[in-house]
Amino acid sequence: MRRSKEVTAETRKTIVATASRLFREKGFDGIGIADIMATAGLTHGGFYRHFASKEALIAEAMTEAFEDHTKQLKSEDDGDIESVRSYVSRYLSAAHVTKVSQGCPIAAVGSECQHLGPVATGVFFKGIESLLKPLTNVLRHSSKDGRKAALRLLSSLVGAVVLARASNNTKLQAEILDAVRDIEDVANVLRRTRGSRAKPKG
Amino acid sequence: MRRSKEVTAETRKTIVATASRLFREKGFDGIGIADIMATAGLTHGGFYRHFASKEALIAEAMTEAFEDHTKQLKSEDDGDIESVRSYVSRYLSAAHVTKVSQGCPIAAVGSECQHLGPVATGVFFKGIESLLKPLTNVLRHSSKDGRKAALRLLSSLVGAVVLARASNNTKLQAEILDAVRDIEDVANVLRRTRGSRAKPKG
DNA sequence: TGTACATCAGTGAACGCGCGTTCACTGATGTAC
DNA sequence: TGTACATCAGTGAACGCGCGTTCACTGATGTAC
Repeated sequence: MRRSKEVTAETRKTIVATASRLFREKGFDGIGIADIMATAGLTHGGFYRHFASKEALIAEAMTEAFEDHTKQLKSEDDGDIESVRSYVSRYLSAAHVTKVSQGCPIAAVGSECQHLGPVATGVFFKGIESLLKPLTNVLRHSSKDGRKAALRLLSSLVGAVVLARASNNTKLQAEILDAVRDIEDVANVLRRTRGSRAKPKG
Repeated sequence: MRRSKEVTAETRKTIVATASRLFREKGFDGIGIADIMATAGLTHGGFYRHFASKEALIAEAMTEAFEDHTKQLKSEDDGDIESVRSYVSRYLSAAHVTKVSQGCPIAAVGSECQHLGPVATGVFFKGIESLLKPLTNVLRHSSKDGRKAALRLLSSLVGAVVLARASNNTKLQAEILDAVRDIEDVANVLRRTRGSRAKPKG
């Protein structure tokens, strides 16, 4: 039967949050509407009261995934290198490699998003920029080109986790994470302690 | 009707080669047996004379993809840094970002291979090690830990291309490739010219 | 404020298509003698 | 070497299941008066 506006809005949020996790964990083709709705405690028939299509849900779910993920970077006070340090440290953790459903959306479904339509693709572009922005803000203190440093850092992080997950071997996973912590841009960030400012480069 | 052993073997190779390209381009769930067979100039019914299942084809196709890709690294004389330099240069090219079907299998389907069975997953582990081996061989001349340097390099490369493809924006793609060429490990390789030896690190 | 009616969130059955897989069939290949 | 028969690569139809999507229905919510 009909639900109040508040309940309806809550239901919608639940669907998006559930999809956000399941899409990352199983891939866009690896999970169906019925399963997502069931996990959210609903039946599949009601899905189209909330979303126009599966692709529309993908776009919203990935938007939320990026928001949640970027939040990890902004929650601490802005421009503080400590927020980046703890972000990088968590990104390169064994837990992040294991818990795909709560991790970085790029590492989780990055290679699948090429097969999506233009709306969902745009979400990834915006999501990447939203990650780069706070990274750039912080790294501009320690690098002459903060944006470039942010791009370098993000590439190393994404590559490490994609490789670690693809390798599917605990020993190699640990080796990869370990090695990437030594990349100059990464190490530069990880070396900083709370409240410290990076020295200008060069 | 029945075909000669030679023709049969040739057909099988064609199927694997076609699948190797199409899986990278469209993803494992984005292309079907019938489409692969049709692209190979066959009808789908004959597929199971060659392979036990789609997953079996995935395993073989990815094995071939890794072999082809690794070949780029070994073709020049072994242990020569120039082979690594040209490999890295091509890896970080706009062409590689565009031509997914002929590119690195990790960057192409890396985030999808988590959803495969153990056989296909093993192919990725072996494939990664097969890439690391020649990289390590070369980098051990310029780094105190060649394997670690190889892991760092590969992570940066994979991350750059995954990010560039996910961004789906020509300008950002170029920015990413540009930035990653500046990562110390990458730049170290790219700086070398033909026949030169890297100086030991530290 | 109360009443009558329209709206619509959620249910569960059903539709239709695509895809992995199977099968009967064909006729050339391969083999046993 | 030649002949008879078994094998099997490839074809095209068909099966069956899953999944995205639609729909009739229910009954509480929201709204018009």
